[in-house]
Amino acid sequence: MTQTTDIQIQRGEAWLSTADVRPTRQRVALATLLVGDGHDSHVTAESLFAAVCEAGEKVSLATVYNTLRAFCAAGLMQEVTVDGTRSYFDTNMTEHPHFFWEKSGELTDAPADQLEITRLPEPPAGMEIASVDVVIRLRAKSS
Amino acid sequence: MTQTTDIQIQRGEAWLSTADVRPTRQRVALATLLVGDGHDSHVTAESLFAAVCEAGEKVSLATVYNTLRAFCAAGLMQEVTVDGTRSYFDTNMTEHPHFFWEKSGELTDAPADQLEITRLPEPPAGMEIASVDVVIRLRAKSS
DNA sequence: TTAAGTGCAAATTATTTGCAGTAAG
DNA sequence: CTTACTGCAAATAATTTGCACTTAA
Repeated sequence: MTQTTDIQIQRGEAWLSTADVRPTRQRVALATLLVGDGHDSHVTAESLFAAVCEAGEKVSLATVYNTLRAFCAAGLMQEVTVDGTRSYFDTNMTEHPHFFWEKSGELTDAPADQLEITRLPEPPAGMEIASVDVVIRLRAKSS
Repeated sequence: MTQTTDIQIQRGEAWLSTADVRPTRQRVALATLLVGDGHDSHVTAESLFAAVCEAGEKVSLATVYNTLRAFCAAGLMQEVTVDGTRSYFDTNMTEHPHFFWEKSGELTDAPADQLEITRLPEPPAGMEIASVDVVIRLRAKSS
């Protein structure tokens, strides 16, 4: 069921080619998992490592870490900080809010058009705003 | 110059007494540093450890970690996630935005009344919003 | 007294790095 | 060919924990 199709691999390769990263076997494998379905994805090094193993590709965990960092440096992904214990990486490069599912530790996109910030604190003198991170923490409804 | 006054210690003890935590010598020392000046503070385990050492009090780093966790559990502080590499703790328990100074790694409060969120994404079915974290990342103005 | 708190050093967890081997351009 | 990439195992960094000792109530 987790069979990788040619189209998915093509998507992965196309994505890599938009940046200046050498398309090695392991990078194509990871890229395919990340953007092969045409959607943005949110992964941790561990989750991506598990996925690539399950897909039958042989990539070491260290390479997953190094590759995620390389993709970020190349502007293909961004790191999202939500949980101090692990790093999350997102293929969606636009500034947008996230849902963080506290129970499962999952991270997903929240619809950016449903967030409306009409006023933002003035940055202190000499400083400018690099980015505004919005994380909406979710829990199971109690009522 | 970093002389601790009686009033600061009293503030620390008063703060501890509002929660169900036993006021040991090391906890009073840490509490005094955290709320002694009457302002909210933002610390990491390391920064608080450095401060308590400088104040001449003898507290182990492990105890600083354990104490910060205890204060959070007691509802005296909250943990703020901004930088994957370390944990920040804030004595301000209200929901409010933060400035994160990327260069120095410092965390400060941003005026809550200057943030206006008029619309928030709907939580997915069965979920409710536990909290909304807003982190404004700052960098030195380039222009 | 007595359960909770503390200090140390060892254990964990997430991540990075050194280096010898492999592969892309 | 040549330089970048990869894998492995060892190194780090932040944090936690086990356990004997101390202390607040």
